[in-house]
Amino acid sequence: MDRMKPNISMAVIRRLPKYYRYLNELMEKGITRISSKEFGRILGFTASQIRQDLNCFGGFGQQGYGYNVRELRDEIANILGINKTKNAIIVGAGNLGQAIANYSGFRGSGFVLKAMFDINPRLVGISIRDIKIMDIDDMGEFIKNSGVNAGIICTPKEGAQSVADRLTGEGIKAIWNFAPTDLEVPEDVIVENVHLSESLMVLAYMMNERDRMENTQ
Amino acid sequence: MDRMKPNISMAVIRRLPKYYRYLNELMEKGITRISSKEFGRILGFTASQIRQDLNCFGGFGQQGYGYNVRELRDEIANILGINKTKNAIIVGAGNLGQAIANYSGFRGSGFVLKAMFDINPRLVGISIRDIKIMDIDDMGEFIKNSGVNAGIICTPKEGAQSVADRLTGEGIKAIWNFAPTDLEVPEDVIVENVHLSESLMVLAYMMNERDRMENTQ
DNA sequence: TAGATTGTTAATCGATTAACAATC
DNA sequence: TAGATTGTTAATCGATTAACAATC
Repeated sequence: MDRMKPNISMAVIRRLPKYYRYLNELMEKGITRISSKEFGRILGFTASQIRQDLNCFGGFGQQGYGYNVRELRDEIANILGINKTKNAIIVGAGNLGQAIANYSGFRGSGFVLKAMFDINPRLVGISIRDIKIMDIDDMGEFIKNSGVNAGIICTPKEGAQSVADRLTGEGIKAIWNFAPTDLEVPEDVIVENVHLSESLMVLAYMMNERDRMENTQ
Repeated sequence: MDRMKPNISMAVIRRLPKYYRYLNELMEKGITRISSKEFGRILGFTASQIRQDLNCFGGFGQQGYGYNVRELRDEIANILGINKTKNAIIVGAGNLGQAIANYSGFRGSGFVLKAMFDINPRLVGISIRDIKIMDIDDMGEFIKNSGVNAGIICTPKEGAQSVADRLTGEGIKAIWNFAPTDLEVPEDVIVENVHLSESLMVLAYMMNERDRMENTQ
């Protein structure tokens, strides 16, 4: 009987990859131990926040010593599930889909790209990095036979919801969504959005805001 | 003498693009007015939050009526600075850089892509959508002559900091960063990060977490 | 006018920071 | 042992939600 963790907030979870990245950098520099104080200085967080965050998952440190860099790195990798292989497919093999297919960060997160799908007959048959682009009508069968765990939606917004429906209809329970729309999915399906246009608008806001400040003062 | 706005939190600012997107959808459907209650239902927010957010910038509604969709859309566009043209360049013309060059969302946020730069001589000279890829050593002069407002970093992480240094050295004050690293820039420079690997790790965590839940119960 | 809905203040909730006993 | 630093509780801060008078 597992001790039930109280729900961990998304704020904490979204900091974990950053911890992981900096721990890897420390390892590359040959640093083997780190205190929350020093780690906080590097990350721009308070030591308190780091200790609070880590203690959501367990006591990984040692009083008077700090944290062992490699151990903590491995613990976080484990929490994130980075070491578990997850098979993914890309739907939408246009510019963005192809760029994502070339994206080298997959294996670092435990994802393996298995196939790409598109409706455009001109794209079907082409290969990107040994990954064949297939017709979207063959997607259902492929998912059944190949143990796919996640779908990556790189279609325009118009097609995104119907792709999501097809993916979830085939039993896919995790979606990485690049289409600029909010998908409606069954409640047991996880959607992680990358909304580029929203990111760009926030940049526009901040540029605009700085100009306003300068003109006011 | 402008009444000074109290600092508006990033939480509010990051919701504005979503408001904007849904207001556009309402317009496309021919809906001309909306109450905070109904708008909240559509967005999945509370009516209270929407009214609080909007009142950071001004009273755009009318008691007993709600909000005029077009007016509110235009107000938010103005707050975001979407209607002001901003010239951008991409640095790093590999797969991701080329995909971003093909990205159709620029104009929707007021950005115009002016040029791309790379160190790879094989890429220099090629055009992507009428945008020529130039040698990075010509970047400084281009920035001086062409009124560039923002740099988009699409290099591997190793080159990102030195690119950021060159951009800020040339007077660029806004960076859209796709490299998986945290850039160090002067304090008057704005950086908006798109950390794909962090997004993917969060997806991995959530998939992992759901599996853990299922196996526990 | 009566009903609807805002703008805004107050209450609640959650996340961050500070403090400190425990302990390596 | 003495110094350092954790894990954890308490205090603070900020963001969200509720409530309601103002008013269209």
